[in-house]
Amino acid sequence: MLSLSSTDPLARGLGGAGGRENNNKKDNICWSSISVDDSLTSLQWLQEFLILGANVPQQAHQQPNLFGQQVGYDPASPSAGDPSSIGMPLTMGKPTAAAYSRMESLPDGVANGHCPDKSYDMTNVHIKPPYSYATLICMAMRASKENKITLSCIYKWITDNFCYYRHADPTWQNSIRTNLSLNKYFIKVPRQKDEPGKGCFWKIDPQYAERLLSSAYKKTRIPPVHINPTLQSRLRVNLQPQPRCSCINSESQRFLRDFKDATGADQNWDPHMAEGTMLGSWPVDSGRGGHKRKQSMGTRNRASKVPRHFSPPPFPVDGQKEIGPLKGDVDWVGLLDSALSRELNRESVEPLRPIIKGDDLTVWGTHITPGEDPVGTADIHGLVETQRSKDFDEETFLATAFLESPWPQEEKQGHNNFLCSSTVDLDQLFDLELSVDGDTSLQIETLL
DNA sequence: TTTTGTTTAAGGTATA
DNA sequence: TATACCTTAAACAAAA
Repeated sequence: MLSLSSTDPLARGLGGAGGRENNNKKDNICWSSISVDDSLTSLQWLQEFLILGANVPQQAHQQPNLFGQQVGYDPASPSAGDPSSIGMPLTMGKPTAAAYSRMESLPDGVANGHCPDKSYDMTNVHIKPPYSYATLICMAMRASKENKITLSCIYKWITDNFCYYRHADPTWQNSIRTNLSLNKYFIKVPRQKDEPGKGCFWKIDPQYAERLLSSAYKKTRIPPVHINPTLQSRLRVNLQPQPRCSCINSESQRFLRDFKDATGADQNWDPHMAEGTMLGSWPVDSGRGGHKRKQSMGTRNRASKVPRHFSPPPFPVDGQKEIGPLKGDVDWVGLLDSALSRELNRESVEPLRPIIKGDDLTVWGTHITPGEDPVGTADIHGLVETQRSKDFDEETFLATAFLESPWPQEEKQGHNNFLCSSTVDLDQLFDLELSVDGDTSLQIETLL
């Protein structure tokens, strides 16, 4: 009955980019003059990218955000004409615990107990967010006030919150779809007959939602961060301090400082080293592979592929900062309370109508035939718990719990598509994560 | 025609 | 070295 197999949807379904629509949309991507080496193992383009990034003049189409940073857009970029992407409120985010755990360690302990790349900048269009696609989907779902979300809204949420995907080759959307189909965390909810629109809704399987909540905060992890030694030296040369905060106005600086003080973030963190870490350490993403793919993928067209960690600038580099205001204040207790209770409460109000794929379910590689006692299913859940799932649980929960509390404007809207305009402050979310072993954890445990 | 959803195959990395 | 995990790519079908 129990069978852990490599065909586990989770294992297979966290993928990235690809698909036929790639061909349809490639032309929308405005690549810079940088030529991308077919071999992703080549760092030549990275060097060019770093050099280019330091010299690109500021462009028009810029607007300040809350932090006073200039927001730049490439008129030719896919989202340039998308009002939702202009002035998009964006906040800095942090990679997940699971992602941290898979990073290499920085030899000199730069992080000092803090995760260097917790500073992952959601506005960075060059570095792929260190969140798995499954996590991104979960984030989007959690951000939804409704307990279901359409594919298009998932796209929208991701592009709204991660500049990388806003400008990246849209093939990542194929991976999102693949993930939704293969990942057992996600279940499909068909539209009502009177609900117009395309496609089904998707939601987090309440079974896993519950487990996500119950398993959260049980483990503290000080992520090892390691920089590739070879690149480290190169990056020390190439990575000059970037003017990422140079244009922040005083009010915004105070806001940011207060926020960081409150959350205890970034106290021992060197942003430049952190960026170097992000660039230099190979396994930055929550996954483990795919970013040093060989040409042996056959005849596949590699030219348009977006490197996992280093994306050639699709538009002038100074347009990489697209930060907007944070939305609302954060009531941590309320957030957590909401996060911990909502998913469970939902199910008592709105029964699920999941679509079972095929004749059986697969739970962590365990096939469950229809008609089996649900209790037995739950037992199986317990039996087949793996570290992998814990990582994902933590990653997902920590990355999404924060999103549970709707923003004020979303409450006003109160309809399914609010998510299409919602953004979140993942920075806060991951600051929460960092506080797990501190006082916050006690509060969380109390809530639990 | 485009979007959405499913499925298969294969490569890279981490780990036991 | 084998295996697991994750990512990427692509083909195809169905629906809007």
